[in-house]
Amino acid sequence: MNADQPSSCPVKTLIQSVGRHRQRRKAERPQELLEAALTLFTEKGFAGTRTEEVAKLAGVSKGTLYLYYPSKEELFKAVVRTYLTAVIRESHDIIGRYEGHTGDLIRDLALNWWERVGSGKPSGLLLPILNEAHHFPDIVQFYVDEVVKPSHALIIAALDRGVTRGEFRPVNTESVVHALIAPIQYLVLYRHCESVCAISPAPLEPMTFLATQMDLLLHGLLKQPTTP
Amino acid sequence: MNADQPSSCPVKTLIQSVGRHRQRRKAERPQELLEAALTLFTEKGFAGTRTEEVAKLAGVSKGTLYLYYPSKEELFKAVVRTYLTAVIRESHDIIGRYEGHTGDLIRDLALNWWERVGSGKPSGLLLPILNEAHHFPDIVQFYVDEVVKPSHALIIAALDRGVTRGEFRPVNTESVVHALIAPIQYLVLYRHCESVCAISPAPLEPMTFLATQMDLLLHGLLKQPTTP
Amino acid sequence: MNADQPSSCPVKTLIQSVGRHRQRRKAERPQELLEAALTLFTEKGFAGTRTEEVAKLAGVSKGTLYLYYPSKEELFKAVVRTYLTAVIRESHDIIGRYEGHTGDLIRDLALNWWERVGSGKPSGLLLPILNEAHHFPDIVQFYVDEVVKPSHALIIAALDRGVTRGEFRPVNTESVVHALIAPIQYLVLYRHCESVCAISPAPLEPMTFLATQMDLLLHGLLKQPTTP
Amino acid sequence: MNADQPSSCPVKTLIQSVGRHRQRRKAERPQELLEAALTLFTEKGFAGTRTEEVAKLAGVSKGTLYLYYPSKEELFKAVVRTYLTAVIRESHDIIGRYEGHTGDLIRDLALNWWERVGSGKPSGLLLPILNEAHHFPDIVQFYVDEVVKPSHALIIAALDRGVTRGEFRPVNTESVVHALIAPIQYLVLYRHCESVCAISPAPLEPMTFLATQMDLLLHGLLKQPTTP
DNA sequence: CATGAATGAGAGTTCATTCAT
DNA sequence: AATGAATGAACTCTCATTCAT
Repeated sequence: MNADQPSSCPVKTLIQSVGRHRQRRKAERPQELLEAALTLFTEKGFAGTRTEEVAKLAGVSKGTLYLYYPSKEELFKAVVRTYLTAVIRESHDIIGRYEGHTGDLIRDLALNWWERVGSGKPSGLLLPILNEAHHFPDIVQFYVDEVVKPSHALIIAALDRGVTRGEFRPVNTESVVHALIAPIQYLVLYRHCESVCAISPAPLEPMTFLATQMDLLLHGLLKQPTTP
Repeated sequence: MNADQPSSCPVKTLIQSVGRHRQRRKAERPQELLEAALTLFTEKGFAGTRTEEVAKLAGVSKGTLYLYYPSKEELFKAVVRTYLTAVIRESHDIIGRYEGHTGDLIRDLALNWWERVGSGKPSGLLLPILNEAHHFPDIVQFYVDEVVKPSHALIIAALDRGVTRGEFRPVNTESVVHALIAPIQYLVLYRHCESVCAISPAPLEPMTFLATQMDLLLHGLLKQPTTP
Repeated sequence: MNADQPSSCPVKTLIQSVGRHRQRRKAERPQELLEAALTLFTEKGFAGTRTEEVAKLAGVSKGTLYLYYPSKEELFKAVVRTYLTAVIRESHDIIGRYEGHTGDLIRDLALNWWERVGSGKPSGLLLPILNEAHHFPDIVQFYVDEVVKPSHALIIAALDRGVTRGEFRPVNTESVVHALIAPIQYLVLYRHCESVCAISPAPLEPMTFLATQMDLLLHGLLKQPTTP
Repeated sequence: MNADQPSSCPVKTLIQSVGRHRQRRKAERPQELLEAALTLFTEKGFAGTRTEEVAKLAGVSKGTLYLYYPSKEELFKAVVRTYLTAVIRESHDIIGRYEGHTGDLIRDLALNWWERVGSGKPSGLLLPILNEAHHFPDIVQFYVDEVVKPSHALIIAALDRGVTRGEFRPVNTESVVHALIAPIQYLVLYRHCESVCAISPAPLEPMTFLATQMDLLLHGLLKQPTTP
């Protein structure tokens, strides 16, 4: 109702305010729309998000959204592809030459992943993907192919390194993978829920939790558990 | 509420049994509706479930559903309350006097919980609850109060027992609680997703996974790790 | 905001007025809807007709229409099928045993067809079918199979009778068929347009036109043109 | 209007021709738009044609269309007016001095009209005009005044010539006019529909049909039908 | 003049909810 | 109590039209 920018010339202000909507910014629009969509999809799920809301949050009209994405479903897919692909890229960057103990490698991987990926918005897509999976078989496939499988492969590689170097007991890596993913997924969902309502009295501190988790799990993996 | 005393006259009994049957059905309506709703909500989520479907699955008409539950939201709440209460009751039953090592106690608790609770339908409510959290703040509160907190308390008690008895290293039990819950939650979601699409090439076997998980975690908790 | 019905008992009036809509008449609905749709489709074409208009004309709400027909397109198809099938049935009934001259038979067929079929509403579907044909390839197919082909067959049979009995010159019946249909189609379109706006100064009188037309055409077909 | 004089200086000519070309294009824009619109309106009807398509087919942008025509409806009107005027002009050109038998005159008129007018695109406007009549009362009026009435007058004149010269029986010319128009209209619609779907197994050959038709009708008009 | 990104009223369709039977 | 026909608000998507560039 009230324009809160101190302006000297009212007429000019009016013109500018008219000009504020109806800006031509073709290059930026897709990104802005994807960001708005990411925010709302993670907050409200797929079905719970109205296309008009997305448009509004991106600062455009309903119709503009459809100029860039032909349907709500395609918008969702674009969000998933865009942000989860970025996640994968980041994860791959993290792996590299690592000199030290594999236990430290895995803990660092986990903590790094949380800081740079898990704590961000895109990880919030997990919930809608799982919950509305039946609507989007191809999205699920994409998620499996692009997120789940690479993550598994990455972790298995790290575990194998530990076993090969004699640092870990020989374990069923297939199962241990899930063991390592579980706390991360737990954290993702936990955080997402926390944003809606403070769930636990003593709020879970992600990094501490993750460190503790990894220590516990890795302690169980060690060939020669450290004796004081 | 119940009137199932055997009658003396056969004919009258038949008539009554027909009448009773209708009465019985009437009395069972809410349960049948809740069961149908549970099935559909866990399969398709809240938004993805149509009230007509619920009614149909329960073998009644659309209007009848509204005779028992004033709205879809209330139906959902009733489902959550009913089945989570059952879950809690079951969970409490599992806990008992235990003579042996706390490590075994916890593993048994987890496996038992999975067999009697986690693998059942009601645990599938987790996803819709989290996903629609913003629509149902009171449901979330209920979930926290009735499921999360008691579970935490139970696990903490078990952990304390282990520390007190000198079986476990003194650890930050608050954090370890989450560590133990994580794989369980992971399993719940995994199973729910599996029904939509087989995610991993070698499908995860719940009991084995849980046992492995617990072993890993408990191994890390032990004061004197078992040496073969 | 203001209730403008002069009523003695406000409450009773309200109840009655509420009761007036919301009548349950499942059996009659489809017919009422089809009739409303027929009227509007012939008047405004397919694209020009709004589903809500159809519903309103049928005295029901928008949603009710979708209880009986899953989409606007299916409604249109149902209209075409229903009313054109009736047309065909009627046409077939007209043909029968005929004792007299084939020229008279054909004129009688045409006049009868006009009176009982052509002058009615359903013939007005021709325009939307032709005009929006590309939207409805199957409707066109249906129209061809169920209306065009049988009509052709019928007329050809009559012509053959005339040739066989030596009343007509041997002619290319394939082409004469179109000759006989042309004035009928002309009349259908003409009438449809007339209903919108009075097209010609001296309005065309259908029956006279048809009789004249048939006389002209049949005169050309006669083996021995009647000499006065 | 035309400025195609050869210039003396080659370079200057090139520059001018580029400039002229742009000017030419500018001057031709309305025509190009009308042509594109004609094509699409006849193919897809009024409602089925999108303004953007028209612009694209004319090789300009959406906005440019609105520079020349203030709305889709006005564009349609312009198309109808432009091309029907052309039709009328062509039709008038066809009429001339004719020495022979009026029967031949009329057949020649019809065949000529088909070849030079009827078989062209503009005749395809008939269907959309009739179908959208309620949207465009003034267009219908225009159509009646500029196409229907002159055509009638022309044909009546020809018929009167035949009657006056004693070649035709004295007939109700008013009605015969429609008789002669009917097969032509039939052909126009038939052709338009044929482009969507081949309606009859043995496709109608326009010129043959028209000749046969005219022969039939004229045969019926002759005072002394030709006897072999 | 020309462009094409942006707009938003409007149309088709769904579905939770109501209520006459 | 039970039914299911009827309702209409809400939502997705389209496209004629506008206007900043």
